[in-house]
Amino acid sequence: MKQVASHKCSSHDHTQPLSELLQVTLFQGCDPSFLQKLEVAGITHRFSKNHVVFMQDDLCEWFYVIRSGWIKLFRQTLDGDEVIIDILPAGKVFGETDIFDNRLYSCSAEVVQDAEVIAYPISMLRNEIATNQAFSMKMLKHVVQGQREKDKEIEHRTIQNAPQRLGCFLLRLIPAKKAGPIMLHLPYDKTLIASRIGMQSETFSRALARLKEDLNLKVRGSTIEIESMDALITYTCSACSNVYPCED
Amino acid sequence: MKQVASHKCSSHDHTQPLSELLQVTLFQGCDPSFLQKLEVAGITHRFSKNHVVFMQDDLCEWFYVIRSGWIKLFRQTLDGDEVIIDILPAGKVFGETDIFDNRLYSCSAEVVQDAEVIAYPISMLRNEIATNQAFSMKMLKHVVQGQREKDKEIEHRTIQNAPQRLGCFLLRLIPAKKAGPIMLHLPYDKTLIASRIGMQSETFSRALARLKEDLNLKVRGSTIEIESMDALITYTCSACSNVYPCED
DNA sequence: TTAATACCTTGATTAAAGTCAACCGAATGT
DNA sequence: ACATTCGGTTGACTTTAATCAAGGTATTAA
Repeated sequence: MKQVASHKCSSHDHTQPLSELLQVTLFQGCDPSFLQKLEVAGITHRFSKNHVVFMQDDLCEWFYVIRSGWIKLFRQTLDGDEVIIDILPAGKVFGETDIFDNRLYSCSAEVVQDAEVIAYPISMLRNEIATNQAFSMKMLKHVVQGQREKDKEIEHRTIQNAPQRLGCFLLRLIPAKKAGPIMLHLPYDKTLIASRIGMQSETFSRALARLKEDLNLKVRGSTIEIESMDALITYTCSACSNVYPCED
Repeated sequence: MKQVASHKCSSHDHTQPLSELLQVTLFQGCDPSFLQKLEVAGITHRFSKNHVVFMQDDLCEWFYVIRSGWIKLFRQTLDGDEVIIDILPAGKVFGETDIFDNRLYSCSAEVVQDAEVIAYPISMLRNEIATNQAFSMKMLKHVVQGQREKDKEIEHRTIQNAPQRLGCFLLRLIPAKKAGPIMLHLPYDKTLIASRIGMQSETFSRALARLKEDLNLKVRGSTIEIESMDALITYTCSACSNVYPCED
């Protein structure tokens, strides 16, 4: 059994967020007056780690854009375990797809790395979808895109083994293909990465050790140096139906 | 390595399909003139097992409604294995979400049980989405629904073991909760069911044997008798975040 | 009818990941 | 400074499912 702790949250202010909305693909090229309205209504929150933004089955009144930090979306099983739906970085939206059904959030959202998020009224999103043809289309595309990601996720979990899934995770931390050695920093706890990619933390530990061995990875705490990206790509992506870089 | 065989297909005629469209949730309550137009343009195909309806990366010109039979959606990995995206029964649509990007199908579709499918021009769907606010909303809801299914799928694969996944599959073959013993028929090959629920066929076989043992299931070929649905529900759904019946 | 094939099952073995337990080190609190 | 907690690692062991191999059964083809 695990309890969901509602943690300290800090100042929520009305300082205008310099159109963080434009960081989000969904809102790029939108009707300026719509964005304007959203921005005015947007409320910035600073939440520290472990804060619960909303709970599954709460009434969905806001959707959120992540300005910084990381947000975990998850569901709880009957016996109190949790299943991770996704862990989202800055620039992603969440809570935006719960506009149907009973307008209840379909999962819970929790801060896993101190975050700044902007809350916008979901009613405005719903309204824009219902009245603006072009935006409705954008939203549809956005959701379809999300579907594809889920398909990919299912594939990864069925055909990749633990070290490959970890390698794949690392690759997705790197924005573009680079030549030569790369330094990167794990964005949140290893334990959490483990469950994000569907394995126990012990297995994660051993998978990382395996990559160290096989690919000459250097690890110091949460800092990782990748000697050859090509080697890593070959190692992880060979059995997959997607070609690197698999997120477009 | 596995080859995708393009098999015999039979007569495609223009006999009107008695609005099979209304069998599909997406089209229920739609503008009658839109449905009318679709129906006129719809082409019924009868395909036998193994026929490939379309291939991943083909230009997406049609979407399909399944009148009878079963259709497998899958992607191929670089080394020729296949990953199953979904296996769809009568009453489901497929190919309807590939209206974006390069308008290419994101996966291949193959008949796994002799099927009758109706093909409709995707352009008409795209057009309706682009011009009919209400339908666009329906489509969005449809896709969001699909997302939720994927989330469920990921959850099942991570928290359920082989016998539980099989039990869950069986439960989903039964439309509603019934009291007393139930007879059901596996809709397609066991080997295929195995890969649909993410396991090898040997594991499937043993999982079924396990259910026979633990739940007093009776199996004769592809006919299965479930003694107690409640027992099966308890067996499979206890670790899950969804409550039975999990598809709404 | 017999042969061939596809599909399924079973047993033996191996590989992979989960579990349990001990321990380490860094950060935190008293 | 100390104890405590948390996150992470490692080792030993167990469980689960994959793999390999042999048969079995039923359908189809010759």
